[in-house]
Amino acid sequence: MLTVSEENYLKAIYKILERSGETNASTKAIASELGTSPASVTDMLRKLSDKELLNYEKYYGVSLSREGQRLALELIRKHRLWEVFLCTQLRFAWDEVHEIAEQLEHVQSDELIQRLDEFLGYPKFDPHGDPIPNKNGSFTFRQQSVLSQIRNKDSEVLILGVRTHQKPFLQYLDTMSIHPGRKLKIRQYNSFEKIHTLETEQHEIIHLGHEISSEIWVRLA
Amino acid sequence: MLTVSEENYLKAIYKILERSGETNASTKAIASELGTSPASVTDMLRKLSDKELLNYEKYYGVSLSREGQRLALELIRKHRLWEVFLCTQLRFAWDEVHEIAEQLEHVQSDELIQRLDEFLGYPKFDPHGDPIPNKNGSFTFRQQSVLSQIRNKDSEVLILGVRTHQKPFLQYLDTMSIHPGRKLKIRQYNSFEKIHTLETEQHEIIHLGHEISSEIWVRLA
DNA sequence: TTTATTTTTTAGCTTTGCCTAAATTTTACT
DNA sequence: AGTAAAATTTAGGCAAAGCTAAAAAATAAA
Repeated sequence: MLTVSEENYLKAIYKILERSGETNASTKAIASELGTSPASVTDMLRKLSDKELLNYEKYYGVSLSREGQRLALELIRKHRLWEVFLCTQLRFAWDEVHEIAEQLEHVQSDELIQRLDEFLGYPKFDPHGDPIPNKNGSFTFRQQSVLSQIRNKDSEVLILGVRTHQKPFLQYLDTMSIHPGRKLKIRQYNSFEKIHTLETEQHEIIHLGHEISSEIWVRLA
Repeated sequence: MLTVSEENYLKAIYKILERSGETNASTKAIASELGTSPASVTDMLRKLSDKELLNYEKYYGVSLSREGQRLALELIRKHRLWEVFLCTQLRFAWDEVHEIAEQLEHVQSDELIQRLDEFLGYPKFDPHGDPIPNKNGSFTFRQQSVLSQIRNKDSEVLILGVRTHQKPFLQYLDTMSIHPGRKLKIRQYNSFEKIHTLETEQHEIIHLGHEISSEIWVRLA
């Protein structure tokens, strides 16, 4: 049985490796991800290495062992299932669920997660469009592009998710009712200013700068 | 913000005071309730006393302060609402929910509990028949008697809840489909053996010894 | 290839929440 | 009342998980 802290380290390492694509996560990156000191990280790496949850060689960072990876994926599964529950059942907005799911994911009960998954209808994606691993740790892949790269005038795109999960960003999208499931029509692209002009299904016109539009996952509808 | 451990102490003290009816809870009783040593309890009592959550006088036990009582009731509210969720939504049996609710009750989010309460339809009682405090800490009182004291032949009783929450006891009741909401007709009472003979709505005959029947809350139907 | 910078580790300390053993206080009994 | 028993507190320690400061190793720069 792992402590909450140990679980958070595994998740942090998984995230760093996933987003960087590298084989090893550095002490510094882990410290920054968790908001702790590098010295604390070294301590924990030794501990998790002793438990054979990760492969650690002094001064050269860590990778997850098979079991470590399994546990990390299980945590991500739990986190995302709880997010679905909070949004679809308790009607939370997608920018409000992360902190709560962060706590709920540490509740220990396989049966609970199994039943929650069933209750929710075995969802494949969470409210931010991220895939939910199934109980074996495998998840659905889908073709997706970032909105900023689609410039075909008059083409329609379906919003699948977002790459950034920060509250202010999500709240901003919310004010324009941009969230997974929405359709947008591309009206214009200003290549000098890098601004998209889009139209919603309700015929509202939206202008999105490159900073924003490059954080939105879509597929051609 | 309290730690999980601090919260468990407040809850334990509340429970002891409630069931004993005394004004103060002893160090020994708290230790036994939480499965820790009396020395550990003394440490924590000083700490919670410093935070003004309880009134502590050395060697004479503790009582909860107004704020301590409020927090204890909030925890009981959270615990019982989660139990309702687990039973009614995720279809857990009533003997399986305690351990999970024990973890869920420590998730920190007022909004979450408010919405869960609403989602569940503001239930007044949990799956064991215990009252759920509302958000102000007040709960519904209802007239109830223990089954063992009702001997009027041919009278009907409605099961309201149980006084004991131990798993084996609940599982035993389950095998006879005795749980809140069920109606029973009293067929006979053997005053020598102290055994009730009862009939269910499905015309099954059940024999209950005094040990069991005195742990079941009912009201005349 | 030295030297400087960055990263990582080690050493030593703090807090939380628990423990055992010993000392103290209260309570119960004769 | 005086003593034995029970309950409580104090003292001293331990493991988890964090910290800072100093030492060591790896990387980058001159």
